Amino acid sequence: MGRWEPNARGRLARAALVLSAEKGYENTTVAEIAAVAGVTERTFYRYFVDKADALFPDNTQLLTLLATAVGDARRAGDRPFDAALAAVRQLAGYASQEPERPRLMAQVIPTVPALVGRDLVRQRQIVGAVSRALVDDGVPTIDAQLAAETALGVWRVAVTEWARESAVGSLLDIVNTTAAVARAVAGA
Amino acid sequence: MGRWEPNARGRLARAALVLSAEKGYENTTVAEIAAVAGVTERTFYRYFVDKADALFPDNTQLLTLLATAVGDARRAGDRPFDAALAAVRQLAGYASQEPERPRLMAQVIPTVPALVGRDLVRQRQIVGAVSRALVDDGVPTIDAQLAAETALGVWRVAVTEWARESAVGSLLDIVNTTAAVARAVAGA
DNA sequence: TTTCGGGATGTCAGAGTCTGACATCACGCA
DNA sequence: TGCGTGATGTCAGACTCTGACATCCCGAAA
Repeated sequence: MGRWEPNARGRLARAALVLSAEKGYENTTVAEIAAVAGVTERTFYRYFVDKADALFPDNTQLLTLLATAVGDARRAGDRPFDAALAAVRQLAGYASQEPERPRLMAQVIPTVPALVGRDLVRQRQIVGAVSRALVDDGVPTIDAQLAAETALGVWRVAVTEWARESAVGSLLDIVNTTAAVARAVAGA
Repeated sequence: MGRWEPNARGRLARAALVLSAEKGYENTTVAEIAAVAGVTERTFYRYFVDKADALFPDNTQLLTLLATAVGDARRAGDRPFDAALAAVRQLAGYASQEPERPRLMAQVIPTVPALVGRDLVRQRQIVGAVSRALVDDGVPTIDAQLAAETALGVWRVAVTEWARESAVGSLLDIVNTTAAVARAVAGA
């Protein structure tokens, strides 16, 4: 720690998200974000490569978490799709640690094409990690990819539903409900 | 037409692609693109909302073309996945009209994260159009989405292969080969 | 206790992206 | 001949992002 307030990165990320939700991503300048966080615009760019980066925090830790969840589920006897859903539940738990974030994200992202693209890239990383974990466990590649892709579809639908103000229940509940629906539909 | 050379938009798009392939997207300035096209930087922004937009031409015509291809295939008795593949072949024919474009695109896009995201958005539009066309033809939603998603996967693999200099044969041939492989793998 | 290196931040300058406002020019129609 | 219109040019400016250099304080070493 230095002589400054610690966790500048966290304050910047939080300020970026709150301001973007309040007045729109494109109406929020990096200078404002930095000011709210109590640092300089230049310092912002020492923590994030660009403005959008502040909204999409580092993923690597989450990705290994998901891979572990898949491995555990497989060892417990889950079939591929169930194991992929275990990863999605892990995702829900992860998101619930800080419930405001995903809700605000779901509110901000659709309004800015560039953020939509960035989110798609991030989702592909997740699909890739889950799929790879399944393959590492002996699941055929195609099955693994389909399982991961479908599970991520469940996640997308669940988060969308959960982000609606009218939605009731925890994110985990909604994920479970959505997964059940997906299973029923796919089973037909 | 005015007193200027016609088709400023086309010249701008071409210049953007050629320059980006030559010296990299990020090393190419809008001012350069405009200069090569013989117009002003300001005029560039009258045709494209941003720099990346010049590399991703308007889609709507293509999307209806694909939907039509799906409908025709369905009327000819094709099953959903085959109909989706018909759309991909249409895509191949479309791309072959100007063979240099997709090749250069495949060379430029991976080098710039923002372009990757943009390309994913565009692919989702295609998946959506194909999927919707199938649904309109009575295919259950899940089946339609899976068919469209898988067919687009074939397209991605095929274009990647085709973009490699060592690749031989027409794009359409490669698509057919790739589709056969996908079918064999998925059939196991 | 003093000194000094280093990590985090600030300051400054500048290139590049994108936008708004207004001027200009030639073509076609009245 | 004159005028309206659409495409383009010109100009100014806000914002994003980066490189170079200065500054400051903490902690280790003398």
